[in-house]
Amino acid sequence: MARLVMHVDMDAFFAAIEQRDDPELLGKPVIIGAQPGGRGVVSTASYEARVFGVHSAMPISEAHRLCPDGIFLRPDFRRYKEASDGLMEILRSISPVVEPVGIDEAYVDIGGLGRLLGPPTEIGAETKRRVREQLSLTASVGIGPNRLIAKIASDRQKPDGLTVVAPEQVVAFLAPLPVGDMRGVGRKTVPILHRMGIRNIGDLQRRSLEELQGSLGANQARALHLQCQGISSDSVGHQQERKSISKETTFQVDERDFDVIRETLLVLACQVGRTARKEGLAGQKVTIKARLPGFVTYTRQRKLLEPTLGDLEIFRTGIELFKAAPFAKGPFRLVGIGIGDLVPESAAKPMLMADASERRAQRLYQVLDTIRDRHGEVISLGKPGKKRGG
DNA sequence: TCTGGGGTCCTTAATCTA
DNA sequence: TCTGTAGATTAAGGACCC
Repeated sequence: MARLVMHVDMDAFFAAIEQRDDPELLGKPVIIGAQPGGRGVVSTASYEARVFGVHSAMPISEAHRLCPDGIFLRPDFRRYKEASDGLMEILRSISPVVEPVGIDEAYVDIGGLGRLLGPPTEIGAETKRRVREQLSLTASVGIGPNRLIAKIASDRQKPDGLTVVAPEQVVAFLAPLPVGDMRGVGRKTVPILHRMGIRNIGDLQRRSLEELQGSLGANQARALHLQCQGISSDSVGHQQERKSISKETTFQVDERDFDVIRETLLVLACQVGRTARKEGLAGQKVTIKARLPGFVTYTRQRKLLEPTLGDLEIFRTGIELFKAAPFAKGPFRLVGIGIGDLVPESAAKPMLMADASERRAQRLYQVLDTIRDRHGEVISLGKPGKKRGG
């Protein structure tokens, strides 16, 4: 049976939810992300804001300059997650094989659903109809013979689009698109391809693998060579298994005080540990991250003798890595900590799991208040239903 | 000039071991 | 014991994605 994949991508997801839930925002430029004046970037911009040139990942200061009358909101992930759950439920009502990618998009295997739901165009239209009726949101849908084509197709007509690409149309469909539309071709690779005279995917289709290998790594050359012909063997699976858990935070002002760094790292380590315990995972590797003024970023990692999900173990390893690094003196723009090489928590020593005691939690909230006193709202432990200061 | 947070995957270098 | 080598593993950084 021919493979048929649908990619569903919500339009300006965070901004659309804000506009849906507050009619005052309808038709206005809504920008989700950091607050103007602080450090941060745009997470999502409504289509009204995009008219001003505002887009995702743009520094918030620039967004404010381009769109001074925009409505700047902090993201509310709890509500976005609710809408996301609703979306996945709709998709699972259409096909049992749904692979979520992030919060606002998913691949759906619709091969073999023809008899039940009609041709691809009708399946796509039905999906969009259910999203609109049940969530009051719009989605853009792409359908093709594999994930690669479905993904590029969903991006062709945004917002609220539906693009279906038949197998025999794939090469011609890709040819006029800019090379930057391909997966794995970003800020660094585009100029390399441009220097080779390759501007659209059609240019790439006419080059040999050997030519590409001259300017790119062997793996990337091979991947692009297949991709430009629309060849992709990856099938729609279920949710990918998590490979790492990390937490990081950017200071509003570069931080020199190592006590603050240590305290921040402790809070972040506890957040990592809590996520690990919630998901029943333990890490065999601890990684720290430091970003210094000038945006230079360093990481250091250490393989542990035993997997851990204990806050203290993660923190202790992290602080040792920090102290041993040549950048230990700071100042720091960002610090982060995480665990990797994840294994089921049953593989961790039980004694390490006792870290999250109530006494430790009390101590943590004290630490957090100290940090808040000195730096304002740096990070939140997300303590539900209780005023801070406890 | 400014550039968040949370991820994955790839490349390369260093280190260990046979 | 010394040297060279090849392969595996670990560590660090970079590119990319949402």
